[in-house]
Amino acid sequence: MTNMSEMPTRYDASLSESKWYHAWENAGLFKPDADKSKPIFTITIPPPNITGSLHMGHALCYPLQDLIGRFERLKGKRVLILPGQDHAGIATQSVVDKKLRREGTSAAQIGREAFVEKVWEWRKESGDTILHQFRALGCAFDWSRSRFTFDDAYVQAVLKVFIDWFERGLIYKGKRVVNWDPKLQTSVSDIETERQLIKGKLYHVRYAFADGSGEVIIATTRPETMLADVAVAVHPSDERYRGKVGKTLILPLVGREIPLLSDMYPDPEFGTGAVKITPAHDANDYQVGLRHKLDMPVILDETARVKIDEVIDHASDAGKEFLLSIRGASREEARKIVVEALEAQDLLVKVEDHEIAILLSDRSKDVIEPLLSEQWFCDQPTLAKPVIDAVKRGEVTFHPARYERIFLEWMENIREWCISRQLWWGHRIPIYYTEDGTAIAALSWDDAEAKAGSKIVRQEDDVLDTWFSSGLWPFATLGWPEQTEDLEEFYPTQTLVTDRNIINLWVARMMMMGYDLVGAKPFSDVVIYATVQNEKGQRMSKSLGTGVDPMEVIEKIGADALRWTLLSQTGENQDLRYSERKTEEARNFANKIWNATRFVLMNVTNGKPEKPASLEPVDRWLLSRLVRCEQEVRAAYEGYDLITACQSLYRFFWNDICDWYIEISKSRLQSEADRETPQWVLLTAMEAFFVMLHPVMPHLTEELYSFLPIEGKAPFVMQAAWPVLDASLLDEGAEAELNRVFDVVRELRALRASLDLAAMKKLDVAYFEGELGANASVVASQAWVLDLREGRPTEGKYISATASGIDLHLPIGEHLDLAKELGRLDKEKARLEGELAKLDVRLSNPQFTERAKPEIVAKELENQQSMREQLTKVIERIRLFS
RNA sequence: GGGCGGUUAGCUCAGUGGUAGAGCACUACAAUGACACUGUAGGGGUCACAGGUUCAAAUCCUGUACCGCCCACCA
Repeated sequence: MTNMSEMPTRYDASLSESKWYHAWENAGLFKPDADKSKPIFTITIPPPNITGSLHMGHALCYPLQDLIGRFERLKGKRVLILPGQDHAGIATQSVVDKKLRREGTSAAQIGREAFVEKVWEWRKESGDTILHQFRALGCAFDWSRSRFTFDDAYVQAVLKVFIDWFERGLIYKGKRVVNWDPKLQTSVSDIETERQLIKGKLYHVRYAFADGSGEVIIATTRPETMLADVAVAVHPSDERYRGKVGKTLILPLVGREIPLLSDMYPDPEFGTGAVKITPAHDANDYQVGLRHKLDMPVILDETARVKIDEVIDHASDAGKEFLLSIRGASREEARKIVVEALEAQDLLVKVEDHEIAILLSDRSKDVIEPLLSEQWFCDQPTLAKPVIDAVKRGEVTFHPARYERIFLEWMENIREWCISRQLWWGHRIPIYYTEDGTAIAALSWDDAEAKAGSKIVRQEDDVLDTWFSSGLWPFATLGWPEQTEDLEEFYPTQTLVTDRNIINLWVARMMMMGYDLVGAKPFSDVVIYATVQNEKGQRMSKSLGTGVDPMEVIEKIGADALRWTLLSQTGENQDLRYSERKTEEARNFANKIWNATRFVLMNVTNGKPEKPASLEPVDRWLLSRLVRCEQEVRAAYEGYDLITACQSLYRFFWNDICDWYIEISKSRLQSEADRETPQWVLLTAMEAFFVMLHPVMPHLTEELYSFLPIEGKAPFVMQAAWPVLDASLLDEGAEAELNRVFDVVRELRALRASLDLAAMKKLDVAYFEGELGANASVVASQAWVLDLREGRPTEGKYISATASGIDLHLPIGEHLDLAKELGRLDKEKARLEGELAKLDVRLSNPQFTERAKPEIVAKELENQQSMREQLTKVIERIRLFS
């Protein structure tokens, strides 16, 4: 039992949040309930990168999962939310490399083994920060099951998948033009790049025929790659080149002899219709090269500088000289040199401005270089088929639903996946080579020798794309490939919550891997949450200076208020805006709840009374509102529509409980004879409210629930049962009755205000005409009238108004502002006349009376009737004052 | 080029066919036994635009404009 003097008038989140987090953890509430008869609910959280630091997106994503988990727990499920982290190959490697460079060394200098050790060291130092920040957000995750994609068991799972898929032919090695990141010096997949349109140039270059019979002009945006040209192609239908196909051209600057080919690839409409073919540096050209079995020399090395060893043999003497002079030049320098050389030889016909699309690497932001290289690939089209079928069968549902079609379209057009990365930090590809170059997939060097039956000479140097290992997350974290108890119990999981940017990168991979490897869906629901932007609609980002650190917000207003700020804006929207203003609404709401509870506790000193035998209309009204609130909130949580859930909670608490019920109860609570009923009603409503709000504001509700003087309540609100309310509490009669009363109260208050009477200043007498029954006292107390009499004043002047059929009269003293009163009445008259005119038109239209639903027509007739009466009254009142 | 989302009060946003809503901001008033992070009253909107469907459209359909996002191999 709490002494009221202990409750300050402001809620201080910092005093309760970590206290309750520890209390939950000590009580073992983050682990699945011991009662195995309960249904299971599982989420495996998207593992943040070990380089990650908390940002507003996290402050939405993880509390959202926590909310879902808490809701399911309240509904009686055994909830597991499994946390963990991703080793994040490229991201981590670049962070640690940068750190080494600041210290005066580098990854390249210290070598692979020492570098990997450095990364581990770094992880131990700073790797868990973000997980600790999740605690500050109130996330009830099962830390005892926390996983890392580089745990020993996880590594074994990754190896098993690779070996399995290699042996089934789903993984293979191939030579392709891949997206090469020259800065990080690794390949990246198509979806790890972003396209950017920039202003570039289109260069028209003369290629002469070897026999001196003229020339072909080609158009290119990348003249430097011409050094590795092996052909020029034209479309077979292109009349301009009729009879010339098959002839030999001399490649300018290099002097190599290259053929003029016919291929379907060139677009006759574009440029001159002739395309230079550089198979090693353009994915389209590569396809042309394959079709025509062309040589594929490489002209740029891993750092995107000119290398000439693959082209120099075919060059003329002058060409060799030129190549030697350009060797080692960067892409940009090479372009300048080539263009100048072409100009000097009068081979540059013209240069046009041209918008070109370049690819940027997501990680380094360096321009991607299409580069021919040997890489490992995964056959995604084969793996995608079962996923497509399953989604079409409805096994996995997307929220919002619109993402399903986007997902399916992508899956139906999926291409092979380049899974090898030329990095050191990652799962090293478990391929071992024998002396004759045979590739063996094996768990270890020894295992490979045993499998091969001969000596192994080397292991593949490349590591796997990070998404290859994170794709196993929903089951590798539960122990797969071992048939563990956890895997048995908690797989498939239920809800996956993620950002729309990684639907293809991650969600698709988990689906393909889950169906293929475990034979079952990884989750049944995919929830895509909104991107958090700042108040100007810009993406929140540290580098842009538009970021806000959630930890600072938590310190200032508490995790619950931050959660409310973000979660109350979460529905099917694709973006939401964070601003400090919105956190104030959340903080104020928390404070309002705190103080209303303080008030209730002040007025309940002997515990919760027995359920009263009879209830007043206002009690029945509040309980009815409670039932509606519960129905709305439950349905909204179930549909991930938190905007509606929060709105419903907010209105119920602030408007229904605080503005009306508590205000009306104040006098009843003063009376010994009457106090038990409002006490019982308030405690019933508050207890249910705390449970319903708990998923959004877990700490505040826990703190206040702990104060409730209710025998037999749960040890923690976190463990309470979702309210089960008697449907018979729904009372439309009471709702209609009280709505009428509130209308009358508001009208009487407005009438007072028109006399410049201060709110709450007691007024001696006022009059009403109409049926108020027992509610007259409610009207009197809420409109601050000492004596509300039935009838109308018999002497003196008074002003009047009407609400819900009740006429209200307020005697006036000497100082009536006549103009003001007439203004009020004129305005009311105009409003009524306007509405009536519209109604008259509608009701005199036979089409309306015949075709509209009868209840609508009846309602409008009623409106017309009452408005006419009101208008008559207003006109009379105006006459009185004129 | 294709697809998706958005456009409602000064700001941020709810609102799926029947008299336009919330929070903040604004105006006036109020130290009243929960709360000034409060209360009461009030001002403020041709619901982006143009057509169409309907007795009736912010809401359904078509088109346009602008903002944002995703996908796409035209040199």
